Amino acid sequence: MLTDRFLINKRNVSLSPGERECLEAAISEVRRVEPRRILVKAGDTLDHSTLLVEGIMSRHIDDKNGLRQLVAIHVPGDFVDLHAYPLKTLDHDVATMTTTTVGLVPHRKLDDIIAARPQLGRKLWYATLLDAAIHRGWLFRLGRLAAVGRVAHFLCETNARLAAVGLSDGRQFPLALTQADISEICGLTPVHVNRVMRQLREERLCIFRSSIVEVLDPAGLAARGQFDPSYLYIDP
Amino acid sequence: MLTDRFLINKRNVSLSPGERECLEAAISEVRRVEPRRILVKAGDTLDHSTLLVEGIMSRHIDDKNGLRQLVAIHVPGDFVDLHAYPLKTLDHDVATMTTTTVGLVPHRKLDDIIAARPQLGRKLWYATLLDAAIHRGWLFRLGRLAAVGRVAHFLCETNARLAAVGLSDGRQFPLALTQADISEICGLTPVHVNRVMRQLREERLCIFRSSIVEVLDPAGLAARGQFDPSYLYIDP
DNA sequence: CGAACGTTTGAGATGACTCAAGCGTTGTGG
DNA sequence: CCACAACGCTTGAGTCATCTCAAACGTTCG
Repeated sequence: MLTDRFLINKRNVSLSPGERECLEAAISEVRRVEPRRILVKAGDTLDHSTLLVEGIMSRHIDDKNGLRQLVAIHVPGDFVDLHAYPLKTLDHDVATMTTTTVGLVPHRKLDDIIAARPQLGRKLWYATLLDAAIHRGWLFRLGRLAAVGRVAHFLCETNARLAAVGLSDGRQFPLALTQADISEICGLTPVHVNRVMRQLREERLCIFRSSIVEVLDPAGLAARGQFDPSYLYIDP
Repeated sequence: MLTDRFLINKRNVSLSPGERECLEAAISEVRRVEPRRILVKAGDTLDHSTLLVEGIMSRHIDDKNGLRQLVAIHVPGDFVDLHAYPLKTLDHDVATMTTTTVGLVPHRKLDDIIAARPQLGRKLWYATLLDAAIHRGWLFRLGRLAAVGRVAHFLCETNARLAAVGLSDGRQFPLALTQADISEICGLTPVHVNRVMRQLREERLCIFRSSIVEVLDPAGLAARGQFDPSYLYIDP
């Protein structure tokens, strides 16, 4: 099912089969999207939200020179812009990074869900708060860590998130991002990300090559990035 | 009333007098708190949330050396840790920066509100999403701006937020923070914040002295910090 | 008056940036 | 099938922003 990965392995919540069924039924359309497409521009008024089924998506804010700061990346199972449901309009763009499959959920159907199943409504609220918790993880990364730490922290986070939805074995996972993408995530220049990657390689912590991340030393990488996964609220 | 400033002047929402009354009644206790007290430690399980009535509060994450990254500051009217209601446990600490007055709202009473008034429940959800939007503003600040821009951006944001709750006239406002506090917000060293403040002063943009921020050139300061207030969702 | 705290300034070190060029791989059209 | 264009990765050299360490100064409070 398209919603199989939504809120899977998350602490304090699980969807009942009926709830998952109900959410599945709320998907009005499934769409295949090319890489590097902007799906939502900041300020757009939305009448639907996007469930990511396959691929990687991002959310970003442009600076005055058109350079981007990514504020989130999304993995399968994430309800990418569920916050658009209460907010109506977004403060950032939403884009695909790879080829993706998305499910569109009209806000009208979310109204019905919330009215009929307040418990499920609570879980949707919870999902948007997990998103905010990840924002805080990113704030820590940008505010307190130097370049190598930032990249290490990001790779640990992504490993943990993908593992939670069954897309990493904890040691190795596909990640179709460029070094330039990582620079927009970590607030660095692409050139410097390259040097950081070399350093992680030379320290035998992690190798990122041809869209594969290979974590040689999980504990060492986590230490390098001061990574503590509790903010991800993944089930123990 | 204690809740007078909650969700005031926010886009797309306003509380009816009945709803405000209802929220007011949910406050089980009002407490005066000293400056620099930690109210919640990361990992604590909470059975209540905190409405900030007066003063400034913060939320932060510690690094391995005990240095802090602030992930939020809060002004009167903010429901500081409302996200603890669905999340149950937090990924960061919550503390006072100045002497504050807070109202405590037991989660049990929020259960009642949500059952009895789903509309008000929706607005509480909305409030937590405004919080996440501010996180994104901070991510942009830390990821894309250099030191002077970061501080300018922060001062613009704080001016706008305080103005929205009637605590700034847009030109001047009290802000009882130290330069060290601002360094923990902007991901800089205290020494460098000092130099940045001097620069903002010398450029005739803004003066921060004895806990008063005086914005000499609002447009110039906003330009310096690439500040676009739309992420604050303040009513036009 | 002295202690505590926050602010200010200086000098030197360093991490990250900029600019520039070269390299490797992939895909495409002649 | 080869040439080459496009793209992403890599490396070098020099610059600049920010950090570190250190000390002095001002204010507040006991």
